[in-house]
Amino acid sequence: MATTGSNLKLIHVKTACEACRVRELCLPTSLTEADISLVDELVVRREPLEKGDYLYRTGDDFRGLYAVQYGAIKTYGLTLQGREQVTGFHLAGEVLGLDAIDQEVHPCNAIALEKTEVCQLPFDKLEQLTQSLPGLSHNLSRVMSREILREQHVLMMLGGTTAEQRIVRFILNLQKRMAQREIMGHSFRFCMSRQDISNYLGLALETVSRQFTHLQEKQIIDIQNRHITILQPEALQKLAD
Amino acid sequence: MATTGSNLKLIHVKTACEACRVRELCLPTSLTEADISLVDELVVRREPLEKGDYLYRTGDDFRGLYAVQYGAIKTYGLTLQGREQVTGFHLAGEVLGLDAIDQEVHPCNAIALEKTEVCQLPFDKLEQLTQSLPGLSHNLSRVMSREILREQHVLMMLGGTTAEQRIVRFILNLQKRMAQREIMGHSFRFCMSRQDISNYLGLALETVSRQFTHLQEKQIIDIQNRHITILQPEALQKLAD
DNA sequence: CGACTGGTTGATCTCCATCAATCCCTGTGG
DNA sequence: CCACAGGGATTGATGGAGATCAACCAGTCG
Repeated sequence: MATTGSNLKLIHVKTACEACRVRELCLPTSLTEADISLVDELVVRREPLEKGDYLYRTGDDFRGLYAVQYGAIKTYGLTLQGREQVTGFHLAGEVLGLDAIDQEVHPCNAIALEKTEVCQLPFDKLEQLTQSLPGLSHNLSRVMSREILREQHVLMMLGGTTAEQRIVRFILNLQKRMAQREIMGHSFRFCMSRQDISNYLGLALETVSRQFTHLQEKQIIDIQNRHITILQPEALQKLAD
Repeated sequence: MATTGSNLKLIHVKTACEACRVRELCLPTSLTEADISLVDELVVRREPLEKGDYLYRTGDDFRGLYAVQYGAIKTYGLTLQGREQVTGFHLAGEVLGLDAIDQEVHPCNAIALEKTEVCQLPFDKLEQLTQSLPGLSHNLSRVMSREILREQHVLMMLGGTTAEQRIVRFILNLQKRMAQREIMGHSFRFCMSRQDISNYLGLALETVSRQFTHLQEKQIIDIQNRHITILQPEALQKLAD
């Protein structure tokens, strides 16, 4: 078990919102300490999910939103004929389950790509709390708005027709999101398989692999298994469109 | 239930929410009459947009949400190099502008595809009102959730690799949305050009045209200009995946 | 150690983008 | 009313990007 990163001083006590590393990306952004503790009270924390564990499945009753503390979750739906379609990758600080509010049923599957811990936010209680905390209400709207925007960016990413563009944009997108979390800028680890990437981007998995090696040959990136280092950020940016 | 024949008289005075034909798809779903009139008070109604008029442009300040009363709006963004990417088509009863809540700036352009009338819902006032109307607050969440779900379906639509699948899913998607509005089931009019469709689906416009004629030759649909009739719904459904 | 999953590389074929010509609606003005 | 212009849509011919099939390699785990 590659215990590579030595900077993870694991916190074994249950993390309160107040002490959460990704708080600023999550729901309780810019609330007072008192208000945060109100949110904190309704949060349900569970045992970490192991790789391959499902957070929820298509058709499950909607119990609440989930905020990723650390780890990564993949969401995917099934087409009528049973083909899998990956709809998103959710990293630390991102909220998922927003797509279930309307119908009160989860429309997709959510599975952990690695060891992952999430906070469950029971939605009915959350809504009650928004009645007394306008700031929270606004934050909820913002989180949902951000999710809508995120999906639009995915559309933009898929729009550019060539495989290279898609791959490059995907790398850049992921890099940006990783950078918001860890300090390290141009080197990170993929939490998803080539399979998942290819499915997400609408490409064959071989194409994904080839594009990676292509970029590697051009000395723009360096890839070892799932670890990527961006050697020439500007060059990569230029390829994006 | 469905609107009865006696309700069909056109209302030429500015339409109040209460009398709006697409109310059930919009924000004031399942509110009491009294509550609806509160929402109604904050709605700003304007002159109709003509085809080609912009509702807002990228970078415009976020003033509020917009609900389409009738007509159709196309939203699109620009990539870094200036390529247009269509991100959505918004029909009567659909709310747009949700993507601007977080940053308080519109991230895309919204242009009318035909004569279109919208209600403007100033967001700050709307948020104030949600504090006293929990039902409205919930509806807002639901509308946003629905939008997230809608975009996921687009991803699913684009996922299937072949051009035929994309076209077919697009037709079915549009048909479903039209059916929610008008009674007529399998015959409707496209509000967008082939250009727009191709851009949206990530295909060449010639491919779109060819696929349409293909389906026409197979007697599955009938297309005259922008008017389409689905002759064999089951066959079409089967092609979707 | 073999079995297995995930990833890379190679060869071939097909679908679709691209370029180009033509057609057809729509509206405008003589 | 017709002619004409111009954008939108169709159709045809061609080349190439990427899907597919298949073999091979590298970690990982029981």
